[in-house]
This record gives sequence, structure tokens and C-alpha cells, in this order.
Amino acid sequence: MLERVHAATDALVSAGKLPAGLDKSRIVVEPPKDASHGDMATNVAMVLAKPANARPRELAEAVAEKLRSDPLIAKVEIAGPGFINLVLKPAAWADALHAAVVAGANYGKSAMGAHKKINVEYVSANPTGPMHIGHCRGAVFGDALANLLIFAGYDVTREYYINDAGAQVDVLARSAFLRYREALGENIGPMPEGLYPGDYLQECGAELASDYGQALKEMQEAEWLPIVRERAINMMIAEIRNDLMALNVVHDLFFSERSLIEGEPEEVVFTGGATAEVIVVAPKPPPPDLVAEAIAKLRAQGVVYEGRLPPPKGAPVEDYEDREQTLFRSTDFGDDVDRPLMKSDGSYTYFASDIAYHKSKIDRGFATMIDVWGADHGGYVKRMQAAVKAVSDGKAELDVKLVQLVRLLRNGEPIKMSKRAGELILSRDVVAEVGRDAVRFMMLYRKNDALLDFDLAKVIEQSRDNAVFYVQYGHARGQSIFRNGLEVLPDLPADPEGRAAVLAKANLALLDDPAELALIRRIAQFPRLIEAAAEAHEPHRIAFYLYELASEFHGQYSLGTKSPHLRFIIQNDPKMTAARLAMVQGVVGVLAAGLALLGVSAPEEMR
RNA sequence: GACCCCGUAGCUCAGCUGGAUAGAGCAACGGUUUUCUAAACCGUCGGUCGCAGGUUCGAGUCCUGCCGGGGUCGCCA
Repeated sequence: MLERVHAATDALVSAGKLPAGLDKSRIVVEPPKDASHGDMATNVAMVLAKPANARPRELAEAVAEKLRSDPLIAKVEIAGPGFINLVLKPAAWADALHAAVVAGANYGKSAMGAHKKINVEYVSANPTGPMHIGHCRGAVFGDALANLLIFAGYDVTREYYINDAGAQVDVLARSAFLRYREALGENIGPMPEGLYPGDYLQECGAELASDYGQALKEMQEAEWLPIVRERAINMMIAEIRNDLMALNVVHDLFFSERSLIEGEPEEVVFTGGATAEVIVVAPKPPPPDLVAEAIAKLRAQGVVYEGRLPPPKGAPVEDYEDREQTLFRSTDFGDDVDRPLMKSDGSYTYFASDIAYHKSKIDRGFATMIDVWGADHGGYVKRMQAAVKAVSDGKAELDVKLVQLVRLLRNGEPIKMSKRAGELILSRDVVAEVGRDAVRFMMLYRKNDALLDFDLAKVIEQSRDNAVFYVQYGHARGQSIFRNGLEVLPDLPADPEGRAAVLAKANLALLDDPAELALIRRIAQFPRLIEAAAEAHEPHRIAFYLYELASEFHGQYSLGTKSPHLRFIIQNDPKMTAARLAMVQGVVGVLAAGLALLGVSAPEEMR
């Protein structure tokens, strides 16, 4: 439709009624919020009025005149300040539905991405324990976003960054070492302050005990620590991968932070749903220090210097010590203060290796990167974007999606967790209780930057109040209609492709009831929705759209109760039945496609 | 003190990147079933879009300043 409006304005330009060279980018043609305003509306006259030095309504009349001759347009009206409302002929909706049915699972796929490479990094939970519910939200969000971007035509790489180089993995190793001594029969008492108290390291300790016996105890810490650390990290990553698999969250690549510095890949190869190889970033020997390289590059650009920082505001830092340090001039890029790259003991800060990591992404050809982080990392966004800008010479772009906290409830009552005992609520426990579909859908049924209340009791309720159930029921109901439709159309194939091929041949012009046309209109919005959601990096829009589509479908179904002639299956009228089932096919196809993007199953029946 | 996010119906939230009379669900009240799944549907009630300015044909949406809630603030992860 947009092309038709453009054509109409072009015609006015060549007729000399409009000046040439107008900016047409702000012209939109879309379904109006209020259906009584027609099927489509355009703001063309209001957008062009000022630059063309014309009155909006007069200009609208001129454009409307051109559009009236279009064979698919039934009515053109001018309303309000200069909107042009279009009512399409039923044939236009028949065309739209036909396209949806024919395209099947490909309906809504877009070429807007043009195979542009995008890197989406999500989860990246530290390998120091199993995934908790906060990680879970980021995992589901990132996974669905990646699905969406692929559907929109981008070349997406899904990535997990393993923080296996910092102090916290040494803490992990010391904790595991205690569990090892415990496994050897020692009474270790309560876990000392600062170590990981969770009991998930007991298995690690037991393995170490059976593999090494007393040997590790005989060593100095410098000797046993790397051994224990590697074992513990590998086991924790295996844990996390299991948690990801339970959620059906996949990655293409697990990127080791340690490999940036040491050039050594972690020797972990996994198979299964969350499978991916760990990247080898450097040839060996000699292992180049990619962090040092990144810093050197920035230093050459003059954005790294030695200097002092003012003491931190807010909560007092106990061991603060004023000293000269290596700083990145992030203030040049809009950050509040410059940021340190080296710790006082001479090792790199996380920020330093994060710069090297993002440089690696840039070097691997990604000009667009999306990071999914927890909201507590919000203060980190500006400096990271600053670093990306600097290290890519302004060519690469980083979008950070902050995922807000999840508050778990049961029947409206917050579930309390005791951090003291190391008892965070685990992702796997929630999945086990309410199922993967409910977790995934509810995590996506909210904007990423809004707090999320997740009620364990409500998500397994079977009612309209439960969006997951409601949308899935829509899909199942459609399948049920196909099964019953066999009475009138005995030759209807059961497989989706075959069925769609048959139904596509139906005479769709028979669908002329206003409610039916409204439902088809909703189906026809799907491709545009995909593009808008992909553009904004907002998968939650799909979830909301599916809920609306399911709602209209349930409504349409119920109309048949009062008005039998509107039922999907009409005895003795195979032609009308075929047309109606084509409409159901359109709904079911979009529901299935949308649920697939969210990673939620589309059941055949609900019983 | 600075920065980031949030503030829309009694509650939980959408609002398609600036469009027309701001929408759903829940809650409350009323109705619909000899029916293709009532696990559903329809209706009624409910609003100073936190407040005040500004930008323009037009603001819940963009800008500025306040108010309220949350988060973060050198080497933590």
C-alpha cells in the first residue's frame, strides 16, 4: 500500500502539483487504531504539507483522487487534520490471506536484515554456580531476540562469554578445594566468609578426591589451584549448559575470557541441544595477549593515559587508595568518569578484557553487537559503548539490552530466598515446577526493562488470565477444527504443508463478514510486526501480538454459537468450509510461527 | 552528588519509534452452552497517561526542570 501512496505523490509531482525532491521517509501507511477509520490510513498529506507549502486537506484531496482509481481500494476518505483513510476491497484481504496460507512457516520472514552480521551475547553467567532465575530471564530474552533477528533476515551469531579469568574463579577453586577436603573425610565446618557456600560443589570435591586422592593436599596453593580451578569451571559450565538446555536456550559459541590472554582454548567440547564449540582465538605458540593488543591500540589513539581518579562517591570503599593508574578516556565518549584498565596488582580489570572481547567480535566482522545484561550492570553501559566506539574507530555499534529483575511469587506472595545460605532460586527448579513453555512465555510477556512479577501458581492456571495457556489453546483449537473439518472435507491432509496447499485453492472471496475480515487483517499485520520488533530489538511484541490474535480467534469461534452461518465448518458446504478453514490455517500458521520464535511449543491439543 | 531504568484504570501491564475519541487482562457487576473444545465468548463499570513548562498541524510517546520508586557509582562480578 505504501508503494501505491508513493506512486500517487509521484504522479502529483510529475503533474507539477508538488515540488520535486520531497522527503518521503516519514510517510507511513498503516492500519488505524480505530477500525471505523477503514483498513489503512496514511499521513502523507500532513507530512508533505509543510515542505510543499500546501494545506494538508487540499493536498489530501489531490492524493485521494489518484488513489480512487486503484482496483484494490474500495473507498477513500479524508478525515481529521488530513488523514487519508482507505477501505480495501475484500479481494485485497483475500490476497493477503492467500499469501499467508501459501507461505506457511515462512510467512512473516523478512529480508530487512539483508544477511547483515549481528552478534547477540546473552547469559554469560559466571561459571561459579548454577543459573538462577535472573540469568534465566536474560537467557530467554537473548534467545528469542536471536530467533527474531534470524527470522528478519540477519546473519546472527549467538554467543556466551565465559568469565573464567578473574578472581572469582579462584574463589570458586578455593571453595571446591574445601569440598575436596570434605570428601576426604575432613570436617570443614561452615564455609568461610567470601567462599561459595552452595552445596553444588560437593560433587566436584568428590571427583577430585577420587581422581587425586591425597595428592592435592600435599601441594602448595599455587600448584593445586589451576588444577582445581579448571575442573570446577568445567563442571560449572556443564551445569549451566544443562540449565540452558532445560530452557531450550542455545548458543553458537562459548567464548573463553582466559583465551584472550593466554591464547589457549578451554578444552571443553559439548554435544546436545546447547552445543557449541569454544572458540580458538589465537594460534599457538606464542600466545598473544589480546587484551594488551587492545589497550595498545587505544593508547595509540590517545584515549588511554596514566592518571588519577577522584575517590568514588556513594557507598564508601574501604580499601580505597589514591594512586596513579592506567585509564581509558571514556569521558570523551559521553561517560561520567574515565575508567581503569589495570588493577593495583598489575592484572587487567574486567573492563580491559571486555574491551578485548568486543574488539574480537569486531575483528570477526560484526558491526552490530547486542549484549543482554542484568539491570545491575546498567552503570557499565556507557563505558562499554564508549570502548566499542573507540576500538572500532566509530564503525561498530553496541546495543545493550538491560533485563530487569524477576520477582517470584506464589499466589501473590513473594517467595523469600535466603542469600545468606547461598540459596538463590534456581532456573532449573522453576522450569521443573511450571514447565519450559510457561517460563519462556512469561519472561517474554513483558518489556525487558520493566520489573517482572512471576507467579508460579498463576502460570499453570488454565484460563484467560494465563497468557501462555490462552495462546496455546488458540493453536490447539485450530487443530481441533481441522480434525472435525474432515467430515465436510474428507480429503484434507493432516500435515501442515499439504493442508495449506489444499486450502490455498479455496475461494477466499467468500470471506466477507466484517469479523472475518478483521481477523484476516490481524493476520496480515504479522510481517510488519516482525520487522518492527526486530528493528527495536523487542521480542515481547510478538508475545503481545499472539495474545491479541488468539483473542480474536477465540472470539470468532464463539460467534458461531449465536450465528451458525459463521461457523468454520458448514455441513453440506465444502466451499465455504474450505474458505473458513483457510482462515483458520492462517491463524494457526501465524500462532505456530510466533510461538516458535519465542521458543514455546504449539500443541496439537490441550487435553 | 552523578548516571541509568521505571511512573498509564483499584491491581498487573500494552501502546506498533509523533497521529484521530489512550487499550487489554484481573478484580466488580450482568449475560451467552440442544455449539466446530464454555479451558471459551459478549457487555457494563473504571483515566488529570506522576507534576509543570517547552517543541508543532498534532505529545502517553520528543526536550527541560521538579516529585516518587528501583538500580549503579576505581581495582567487585
